[in-house]
Amino acid sequence: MRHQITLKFIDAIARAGSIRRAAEKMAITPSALNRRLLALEEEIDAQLFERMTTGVRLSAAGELFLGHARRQVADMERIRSQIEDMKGARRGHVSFGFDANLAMESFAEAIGEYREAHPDVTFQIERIDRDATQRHLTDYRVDMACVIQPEAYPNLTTLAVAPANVVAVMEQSHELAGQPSVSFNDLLPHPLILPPSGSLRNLLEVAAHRQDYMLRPALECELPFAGHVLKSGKAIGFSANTSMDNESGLEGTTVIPINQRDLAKPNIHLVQLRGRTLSVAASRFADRLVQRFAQIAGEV
Amino acid sequence: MRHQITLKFIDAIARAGSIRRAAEKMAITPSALNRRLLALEEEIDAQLFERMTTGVRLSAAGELFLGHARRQVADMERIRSQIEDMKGARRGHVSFGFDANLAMESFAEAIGEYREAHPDVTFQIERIDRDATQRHLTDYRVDMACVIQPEAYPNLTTLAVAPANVVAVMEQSHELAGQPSVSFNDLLPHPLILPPSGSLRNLLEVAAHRQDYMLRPALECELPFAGHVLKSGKAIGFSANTSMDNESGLEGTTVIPINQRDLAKPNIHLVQLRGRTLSVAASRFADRLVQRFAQIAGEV
DNA sequence: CAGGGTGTTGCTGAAAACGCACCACCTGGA
DNA sequence: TCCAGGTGGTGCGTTTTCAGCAACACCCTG
Repeated sequence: MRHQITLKFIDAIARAGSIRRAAEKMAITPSALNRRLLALEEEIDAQLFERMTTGVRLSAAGELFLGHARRQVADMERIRSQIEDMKGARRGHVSFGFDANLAMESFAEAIGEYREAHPDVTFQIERIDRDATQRHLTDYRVDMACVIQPEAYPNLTTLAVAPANVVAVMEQSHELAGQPSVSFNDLLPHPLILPPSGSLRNLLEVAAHRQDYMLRPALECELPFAGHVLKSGKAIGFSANTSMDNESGLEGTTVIPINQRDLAKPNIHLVQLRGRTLSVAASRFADRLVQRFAQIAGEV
Repeated sequence: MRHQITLKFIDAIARAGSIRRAAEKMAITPSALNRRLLALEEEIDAQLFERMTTGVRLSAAGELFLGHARRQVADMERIRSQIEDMKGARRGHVSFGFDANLAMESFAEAIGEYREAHPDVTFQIERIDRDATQRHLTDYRVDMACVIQPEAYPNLTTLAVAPANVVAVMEQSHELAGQPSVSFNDLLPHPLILPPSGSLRNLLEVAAHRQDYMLRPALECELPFAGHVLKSGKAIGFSANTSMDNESGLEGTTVIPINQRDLAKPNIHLVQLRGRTLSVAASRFADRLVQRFAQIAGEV
């Protein structure tokens, strides 16, 4: 949208923390961007950013204005979507946050299904950790997010909940591979790839603690980034899957369910910003996901 | 605000119902305004106004966009106000809708009091009839409104309620003038100035019906517009006052309370758009009014 | 004491917006 | 029937705004 380009520029500056970096991202000259900012600040009669030698930082007034800017951009996006929808063209865009420790096979299937019905709807998926969830939602960076046991924030709301299983992920030639299921105890002697602090990590820590075992991760990172280590060594990673997922998403690896009595079953939440009215495409896709969540919950 | 001038232009076109009239109001050439509109329509890829030979009319897409535009302008206003407030400068603007059949002496006093404390806050008062209340609030034309017994709309919310009295207004030389109070029956033989359909009218109609009397207005209009008739003839008008008001607001006229048992006491409501966050100035002024309402209600 | 990072500013040319005059069209009334 | 007054739309010359370039002053880091 041309008529609110300034708002997007401000948003970019705030995200980049520097006029020059924001200018590069927005394909514009730093001087031009700077002048827009100065003009806006004069118009509002308040400094939106503190100037520091290393870049800029939002001032209190800037925080307020940035909130306004993001609301307006999101609202415009929604209006556009509604108008497109009214014209019969089922176009639109859905941006989604997805827990990095959650297998997305079933989710990808849902997207595929939806895109088959509405080919002109585009998707954007960001793999996020639990802490980023709240930030990205309140920043209007993603429309909604799928996370494991999110913390309860007052400005977020849960649309649907489904139970998940924690599974062990390992190389196909691993000595444990091929077993129908393993106990959590069996896994402990192997080198472990643990997710950073978050819901899944908590679950594993609690289970280990119950066995009086101190977890010593060989590698600490989200599973998708651990591909090399997983495949080269004898390491074991962990992932949360819905009952419909059977794969880890990593080539050459296999997935084995962990005995349920050892590990509590986490819940997966579909969350969005409370009170936000989503675009037509996003809200319809959300409806589908809610159905799917209910279906998963029903199977258990 | 320069950066959302286009939105204000669109709003002006919608209100004026014609590009030329809107252009005049906005101090711009019709051609320039027309071009802005065309450019915006192309950007959105939808026609916002239907072109008719007598002017323009909002299309469905235009309704959507206009809502967005008004929200955005109002939100910007609020942000500005908050920033001003943060800087310690107690500036701001309050736009108020006020029932045309309601005496505003006490209200004007409240404004004066507030402006004494915050001289840089400006006020704008629109006298509105009951039907316009909902429209003006949802259009973001006024921040809040003071009306007699408003209809309950789902998107409006009442901040405070206070009881009022219905009084008779007449020329100072009128034969009834000087009496401490009159009964509704005593008024009926005189030529009556009745407000258009609305809460006050309803009240009078009901009272008349109870006496098996059919009201025949000599003049039907809001009291402030009936000045000439009121002063020249023997006519009697009606107004609703809070217990703190003693005047009609019209020079050379006097106010006489009507016996309470004849006429139900109407309530005055302070209403605003549900869910809307007002500017700092407006919300502080609203707080004061709520106090004042409570005070009035307490006295009775 | 360089070197690379930051925000800022004169200057210039291009692009966008504007105002004017004019067109085509419809409506209402003499 | 025709004309006056209203509407939205458009070509064109002018004005204003804006972007890009280059350079400056500043600060931190190595």
